[in-house]
Amino acid sequence: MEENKLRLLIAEDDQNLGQMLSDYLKVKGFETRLERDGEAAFKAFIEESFDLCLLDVMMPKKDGFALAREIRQLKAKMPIIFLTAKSMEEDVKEGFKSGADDYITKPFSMEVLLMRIEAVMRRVHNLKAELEQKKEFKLLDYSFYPDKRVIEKPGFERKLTSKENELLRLLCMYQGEVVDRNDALNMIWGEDSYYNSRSMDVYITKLRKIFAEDEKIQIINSHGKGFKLLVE
Amino acid sequence: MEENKLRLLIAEDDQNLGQMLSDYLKVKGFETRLERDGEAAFKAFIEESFDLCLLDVMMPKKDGFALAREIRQLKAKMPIIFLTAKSMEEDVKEGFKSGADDYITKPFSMEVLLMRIEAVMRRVHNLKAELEQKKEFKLLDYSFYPDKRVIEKPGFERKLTSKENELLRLLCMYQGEVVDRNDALNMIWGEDSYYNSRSMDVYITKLRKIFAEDEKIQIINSHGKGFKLLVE
DNA sequence: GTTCTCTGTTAATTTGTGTTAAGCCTGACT
DNA sequence: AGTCAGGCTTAACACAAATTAACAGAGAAC
Repeated sequence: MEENKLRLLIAEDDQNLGQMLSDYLKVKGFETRLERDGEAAFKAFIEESFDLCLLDVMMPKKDGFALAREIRQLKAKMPIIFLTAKSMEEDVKEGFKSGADDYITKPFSMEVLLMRIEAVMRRVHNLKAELEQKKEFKLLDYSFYPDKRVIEKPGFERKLTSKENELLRLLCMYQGEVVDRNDALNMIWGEDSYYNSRSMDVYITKLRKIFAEDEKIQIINSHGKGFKLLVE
Repeated sequence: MEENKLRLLIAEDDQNLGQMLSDYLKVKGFETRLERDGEAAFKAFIEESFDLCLLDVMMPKKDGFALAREIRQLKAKMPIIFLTAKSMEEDVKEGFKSGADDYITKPFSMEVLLMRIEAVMRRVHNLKAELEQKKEFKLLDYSFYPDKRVIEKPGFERKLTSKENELLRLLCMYQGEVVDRNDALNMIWGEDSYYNSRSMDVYITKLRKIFAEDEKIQIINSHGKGFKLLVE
């Protein structure tokens, strides 16, 4: 947990390949956890926290696609790369539907894999950076300008207090996915305590009131996890 | 806090390297605070005030880039140097996008690091010095001449009192970012007390009146933090 | 179901700002 | 010295933002 390394979850049922992958990636400076089937991998995912998943498509108990969907349910933007033995078109399509960031067909060279991993991590970084710099978020007919701390739509304008502003910005950045309560607290309030948490709830209520007219814009609670901004 | 020493925030998860860095830099006359992961470092950043940050790129919980972005959100010009294990081109690019002032690839010698730190601090000083010497600030059609203590635009001229002048100069120097209340008080009033603070509020009101016609020029309060001059 | 924890909401409280006007210096002028 | 004006501070009051309290419900866990 406190190493210098990115943590990879590897789900691969071929013992040889799996071990090889794991060893190679360890040498290359990653921390790895290797599981031999979909269920074990999912369990591992819940237990630990990972930065990227390498999932074999064909696995016992739970195939890579199903696993990916379950993982994405928990963490919508978790970077995932599929390893697929068949180089079939259909697999690839299905893979991207389950939310692959990339896929790689066996056999592959370790160097290629490494490059893909790095590319995915880079892409994730860039996405985040872009969102944070965004000057305007559009939510249906609303336009939200985080820098100006204003949200408006035709015939309506509302200035936001700084907490309202930061919270809405965060929700917009991760529109459609759950923003973790603790993450939000740490980012906006600087720490995560009981009282902060209640304070945040109060601000959620305030934001909800802003969008009260529009049934299509909702801030949904995910019990025990956080909140998600849902549009449409 | 009371020394004339520069305060460094070091975020490095490798305990050995981190301690070594911290010790070395202390000997060299810096005040340091060492944190082992991105979240802890961010918390430290909120708690204390630093002159420069040394951030490892690969860290648990929050990587250096993400941390840098969050730090820059709070203090847009905070000097940041990345420590990166991989000497990858892409990382460097990404780093500069997150707003690196410099980066340094491991392994590095302490002497090199020291030189980089000094270079960055010099650069920052120069920037600041330049801003402080600036003879004219342009705010849309207004021209503000701090030395003459005058602000004017076609068909309008207003002399400024020295407090008005210094406060506006400060806001202009950090246009678009929040100028910390305490910093402003210390710089202009020489100390930071309750009454000074109220006095400053009075001057903020005066400045706002000057720009009252122009909706595009605003002095925005950031609750509990300070004020920011926003143009456009 | 019962219990416990987590959330939604409103209201009360505390803390921070905005603004006006009155007071107090200080230096300029007589 | 007297007084005047400008610049700054202090007081006072109104209002806003953020936190905390209080209570009602929801959801999960047992």
